[in-house]
Amino acid sequence: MNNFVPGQRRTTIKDVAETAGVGVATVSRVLSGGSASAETRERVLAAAARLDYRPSALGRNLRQQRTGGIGLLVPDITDSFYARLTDGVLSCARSYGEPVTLGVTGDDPEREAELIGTLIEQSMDRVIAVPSGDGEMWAPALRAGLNVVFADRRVRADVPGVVADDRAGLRTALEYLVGLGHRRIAFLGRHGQSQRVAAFTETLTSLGVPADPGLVVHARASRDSAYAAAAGLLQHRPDLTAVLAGGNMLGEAAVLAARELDVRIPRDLSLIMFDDVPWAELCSPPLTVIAQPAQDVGYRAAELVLRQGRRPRTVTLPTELVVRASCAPRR
Amino acid sequence: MNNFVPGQRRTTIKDVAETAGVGVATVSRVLSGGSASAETRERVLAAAARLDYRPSALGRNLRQQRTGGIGLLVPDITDSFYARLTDGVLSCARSYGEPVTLGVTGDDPEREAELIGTLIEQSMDRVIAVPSGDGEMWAPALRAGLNVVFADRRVRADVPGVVADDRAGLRTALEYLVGLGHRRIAFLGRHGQSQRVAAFTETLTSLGVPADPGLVVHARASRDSAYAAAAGLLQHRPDLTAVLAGGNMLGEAAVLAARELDVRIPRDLSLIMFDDVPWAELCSPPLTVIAQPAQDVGYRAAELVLRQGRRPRTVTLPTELVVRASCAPRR
DNA sequence: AGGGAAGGTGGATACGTTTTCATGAATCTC
DNA sequence: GAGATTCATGAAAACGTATCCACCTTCCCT
Repeated sequence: MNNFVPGQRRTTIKDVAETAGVGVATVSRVLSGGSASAETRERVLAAAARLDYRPSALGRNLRQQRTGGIGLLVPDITDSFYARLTDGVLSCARSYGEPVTLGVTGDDPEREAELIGTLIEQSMDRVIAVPSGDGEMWAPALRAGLNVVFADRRVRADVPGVVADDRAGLRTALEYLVGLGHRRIAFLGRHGQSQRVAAFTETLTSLGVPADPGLVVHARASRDSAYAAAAGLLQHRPDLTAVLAGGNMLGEAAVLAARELDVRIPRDLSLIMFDDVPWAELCSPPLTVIAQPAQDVGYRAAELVLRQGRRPRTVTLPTELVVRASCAPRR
Repeated sequence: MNNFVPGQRRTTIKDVAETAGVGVATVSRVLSGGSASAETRERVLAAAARLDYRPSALGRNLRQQRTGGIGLLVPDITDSFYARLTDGVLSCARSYGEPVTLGVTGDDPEREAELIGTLIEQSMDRVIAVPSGDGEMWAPALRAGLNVVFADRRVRADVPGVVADDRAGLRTALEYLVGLGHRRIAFLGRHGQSQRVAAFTETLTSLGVPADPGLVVHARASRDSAYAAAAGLLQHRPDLTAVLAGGNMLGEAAVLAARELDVRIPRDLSLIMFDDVPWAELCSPPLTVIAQPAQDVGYRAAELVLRQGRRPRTVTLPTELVVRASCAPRR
């Protein structure tokens, strides 16, 4: 059975060639900016316009053995930070006319591996990822010639990355807290933030405050998990006087848990949150935060992955401590 | 010049066929679930596993004249509502193993058209869109055989859609406000929400409150635009006593503008916001909202577009009024 | 004027897959 | 037992493009 519908068939490069009275090779050359005589170029362009011709990405991709566009892997698109990062990637990709394929890993290495597989299957050759698993997981992808750029976190030294300067932000925040007299400061982090945790303990000791491993807690990339971690921390360690939340979901969870347990911010507990979000100002009390340039991280990562040329090892973007009203001197 | 690298070449169906000692057609059949003798099937599967073969989506797509996967067009991924919607789409798509290509329209019909063009170029045949332009814009896409499902808004009757039951939520909210004695109720909406606006005025008159066109204001899909609209409304119409914000960004803007202008919520102004977001509870005061099942909208839309079978015209999901503390009786 | 360089042009090929079609073997039917 | 039917199988075609290569024209230089 042949369900051919007259108007349905896609106009191909062959149609354009016929209409213009030239060979398909010439059409291809003209359209991809190759050399051609002025007269020929004009004829081809006219024909293409008249037939409303759009080259099929399918044919091109197969021929070139690669899919254009870029793959983007984030832990959770619902998290404002990653949403903004995604927005940055999209805005850069748009200026190159490249489509972006989005995948959500949920901070689960297994899902991440699965998604990488899908990308390879699609012959995507450019990927921006907020890695969840360890570096080893990316070995097959790199061997397959995948062009990878990490964002927000780095798990391999041989892959370029764009990150916010956590370390500096963290130091500013801790100096601020210690300056207010706090000593028992907890870190509420996500899995996969081992670097941030390390920076936390190091900085703390360098400020003369002994690190207490019991004050470092981790949550998975979900609201429930974040709340459980925050509530657990507050209940088991009533002695702590300040909390550093490693993300806006964690911060939200901390505020919620504190209210639930009738812990008053900032009177009983000082709180600083990684990542500035619009509602931090609306919150009661307004939250002091370490602002991160999420959008820029995404944009720069996209630039890095799209401009194949020279590849710097790593880009570090500045963070900023925004003081609002969620911290007070230790009582 | 031939930059052939031995280990680099992708293993193709041909390699598998050779290894298994069968023809490529047989391999293809086995892998896509066609009929084959048990012994052959086993040999092929073994060979495929041993070579770590993954069929190239490129070849398949070209052959089948369609790209798998689904395109998703949202106004703004930074908006929690659309982020959750996207999450729903992704979670459904994942269970089908289909990649999702994301585009951001910024509520700009021109950009929307551009993105549709990109999708057609990629031969994407399945699209979920929160439409920004008018229905006409989709005519070429539909003619090209694109399988479209609208989400959150509908602009064509001949395209299936998944929407939240704005009308009901709106009625409940307005009944609540009118019950509190409010008469001068403003609507702070986005462009592209003409239906919601219509429902607003209709419902209002049906409740015996005369509609005032001056109390309906629109903003674009950006934080700045939202703030400008909210501030403008509050300044020009000091007589209003309640505001219905048509999205969480608008709600945020309203709270901010009110603070700026020293308008107290809920004493001077009652506020109800479309779409429940985590921070609505953290806000001061906690915001009364019309909760929308954003994630479900996305999930159902994905189901609709992936299951080609029977296609219901429209799916309407329930909304819910969540009363918190941002509304008070009119003074 | 003749030889060579340079550049425009089109035919042919390859990319990896699915699907059609023909072939041959095996089983079933009367 | 002969014809009909089913079934597994592989060769070949097609999808739309970019690129290699050979050809042809034109122009320049000696």
